[in-house]
Parts: sequence; structure tokens; C-alpha cells
Amino acid sequence: MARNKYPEETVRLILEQALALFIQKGYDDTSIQDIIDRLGGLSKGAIYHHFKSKEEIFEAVCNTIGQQNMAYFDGIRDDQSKSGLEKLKMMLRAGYQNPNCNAVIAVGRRIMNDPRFFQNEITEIYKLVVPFYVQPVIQQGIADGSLKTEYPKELAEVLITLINIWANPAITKTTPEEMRRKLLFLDKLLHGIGLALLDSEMLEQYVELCRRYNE
Amino acid sequence: MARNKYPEETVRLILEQALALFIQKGYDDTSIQDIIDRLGGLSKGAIYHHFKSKEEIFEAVCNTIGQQNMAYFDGIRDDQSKSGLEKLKMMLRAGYQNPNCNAVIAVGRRIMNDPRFFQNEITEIYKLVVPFYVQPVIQQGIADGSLKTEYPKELAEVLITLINIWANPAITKTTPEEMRRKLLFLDKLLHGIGLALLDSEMLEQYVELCRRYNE
DNA sequence: AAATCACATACCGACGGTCGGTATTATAAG
DNA sequence: CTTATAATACCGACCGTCGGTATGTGATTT
Repeated sequence: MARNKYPEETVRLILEQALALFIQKGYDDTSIQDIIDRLGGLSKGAIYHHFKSKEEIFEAVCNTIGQQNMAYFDGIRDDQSKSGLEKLKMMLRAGYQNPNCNAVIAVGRRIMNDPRFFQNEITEIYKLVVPFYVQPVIQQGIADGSLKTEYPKELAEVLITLINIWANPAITKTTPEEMRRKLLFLDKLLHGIGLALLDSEMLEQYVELCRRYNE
Repeated sequence: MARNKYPEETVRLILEQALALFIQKGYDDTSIQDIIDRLGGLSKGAIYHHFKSKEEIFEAVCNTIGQQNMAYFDGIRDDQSKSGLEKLKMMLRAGYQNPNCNAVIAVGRRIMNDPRFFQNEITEIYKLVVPFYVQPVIQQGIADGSLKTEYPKELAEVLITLINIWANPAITKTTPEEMRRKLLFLDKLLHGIGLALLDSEMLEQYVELCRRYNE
């Protein structure tokens, strides 16, 4: 195959097939040759023309997923018509109602089997999700009076830590019943500092997500 | 070098040098040859006689560290003279006062640069530390009346998640001042459910640990 | 027409792991 | 206490695979 007039299509193809393989077999067990085999005639030269290493392909794949998720969060954060508290609730609901969440489940299933996905997931939480999305929304909530705390940053971090790590069936193997108890306890914790964030609909949806995750 | 009469010494040597290299360069960047070079004449055959793969060496290294840490926790849990609440506090203090904690800091410094150490750390929390140590101690506390909760398992998990992940400077880059605020917020959270676990001495020690960790 | 781009292809060194062999030690029968 | 036998501890040459590179080539842009 000769030169492609639309090289960004080649990039897209590489990332798409690489992601599929990373999810299926994990990073280490996916070889460059595996990716080449699914490129429909393209060769190793094509890959190393667009990416300088296998590692860089992985990062690009993660960035693609990350940006899709963050686009959804952008919309919530920048919505002018809602209070900080409402936005915070919407962000907590994102786990089960963002349009990308099937892809997230697919990646999630790989997380415990792939140290790189695993680390990427948790790193992203503290470097991106909290400072650029959750904390700003909490600060809005303080400003508009919809919620009160002296520790906006810490609240943001704890909330996301508990929801995205502890109550993440991809990370801590969890049955739907255990998930229910986790959320009940989390609700109790939050009530203890005067926050009513979780409602019964959210609880049921998380339990359902957990059930779906376990097949 | 000829055959060793005490093969367990060879195993110990391999694990010792492998750990040093894993901490220094990380798992992926440590080659079998690197390990061989520090074995004083032993060859690749020796390594693959005692271990079936590089991966297995890593697991053995992690188990060694893990068992050293758990030995300390064993002593706390099985102490007959203390209440559950006191034991729980002692476990929280283990971060800065267990005898192995310098080694833990050394490994900790590698954690964010090595996906395998990273995953191992977090996995161990939920598979070992919580079910075999923290949760039993909390249940003791309930039985002896020194603490109250309807969610012993969830409390154990949340506590350890927040202390060992969120408030772990090896995982979330943290300044001593940030550490202080984290613990103050955590204390507030725990007070909200009627638990007084943290005292000012613990707080200062954790801040100091954080400072030491950052050099 | 020149330069650049988008690939193809041949090739490289390093790596994890295997395997046949050898020297040492444990076992136990004579 | 020997001595034959088996099991263990280790050696090191070798292998396939992998990530990555150097160079070539034809299409496209300027």
C-alpha cells in the first residue's frame, strides 16, 4: 500500500486496533506485530512513522479515552443553569449515564489484569478529574450556597477516591449487595459532614452498574 | 562457582539483588542479566533453577516485603491486652512506626514509576490488609464495646483506602501542609460517624512522614 | 522539479526463556 | 564405612521474539 492521502485515518486505525488489542490481551501481551496484523496491509513502518514507540501508542490510546470522558464532564462543569451541588451529583451519576460508559466498562474489565491501565486510571483521577472538574464544581457550590465545606479540595479527592477506586467494581471485586452497603455507608459518612449527595435512584443505578460489570 | 550446599541462601541472594534493582530501575528496566551480574558468579541457570520466570521473581520479592509488614500487624491483632479501638489506632500508626518503614519508603518512591509495584500495593490492601487485619480488629472493637458501627467491613475499607491511597504521599504527591489538611478533614469525617481515631500526635507524625518522603 | 510525506522492508541488538550437560550432595543398600 | 544411585544446584550456549532503526520508494505537495 502506497501513501495515504488522509494520514489521520491511518492514525485512527492504529489507535482503534491497538485499543481493541490492549483490552483483549493487555499491554505487555500485545506485540507491535499483533497491531500490524490488524491494519489491513499496513506495515511496521506506518506505525513507527506516526508513533515513536509502543509506549506512545498506549498513551495516545489513553488520551483518546480520557478526552472522550472529559468532554462529558466539560459539559456539566460549564453549564450555567445549574447549582454546584446539582453539578456534583451529575458528575457522580456520570459513572452510569455518560454515553461512553460501555467503553469504560470494557477497559475496566482489563484494569486488574493490566498494571498500566490500572496506574493510568488512578493517576488520571488526581491529576485531571479532581483539580479540573470536581473541585471547581464544589467551589461553585460553596459560592452559590448550594453546599458548605471548609475543605473543598479534600472533599473532592475523598469523594472521587471512594467512588472511583473503592466503589469501583473494576478495582475492588464487588457484588451488587456489597455495592449497596458501600453506598449506604458512604451516604452515612457524607451526612455526618452535612452533605446529602446520594439518593436512592443513584444507589440503585450503581448497584445495577455493578451487576452489569460482573456480567 | 560450584554447587551451594545451602540453596536457600542462593534464593535469598537472588531476591535481595532483584529487590534492589527493582527499586533502583523498576521492573521492566531490570533485565535478568542485570540480576545475574550482581550474583557474584552465579549464572542464568541458577536463577531459572529456583524461579520459573522473571514474573515469579517479582512475586516472590513482593511476598517477602508483604510478609515482613504483616508480621508486625500480626502482633497487633493478636495482642490480648488491648481493646479493638486501641489496636485500630496502632495499625494506623504503623505507617510511621513499624520497624520496616524505611524499606516501605524506598519501595514507595518507586511506586509511581512502576505500574507493577503500584498495582501490587493496592491489590494487597483489599486482599490482605483489610480482611485479615483491619476488619477483625474493628469487629473486636464492636464486641468489646470500644467502638460502634453497623458497617465494620466498609469502615475498614474506607479507612485503609483513605490512609493508604489518598493520604499516601507515594501515590498522591502531597506536601506536608496538604497532608495536615487531609488528616484534619479525615478526622472531621470520622467524627461525623462518631469515631475519634486520630489524635494530634498521629497527625504530626504523618506530616513528618510526608516531609521525610519528599526528601 | 524539488522537497516532503507516508509508508515498505530489511535488519539489529537485547531480552526472556530453554535445554543438554556437569559437578556436587543426599540416600541407602551392601 | 563403602559405594552405587538418584536427586539437586548450577552452567552457558542457544533460540525465538520483541521493540526499534536505517534506508529505500513512490505518491503528493509546493
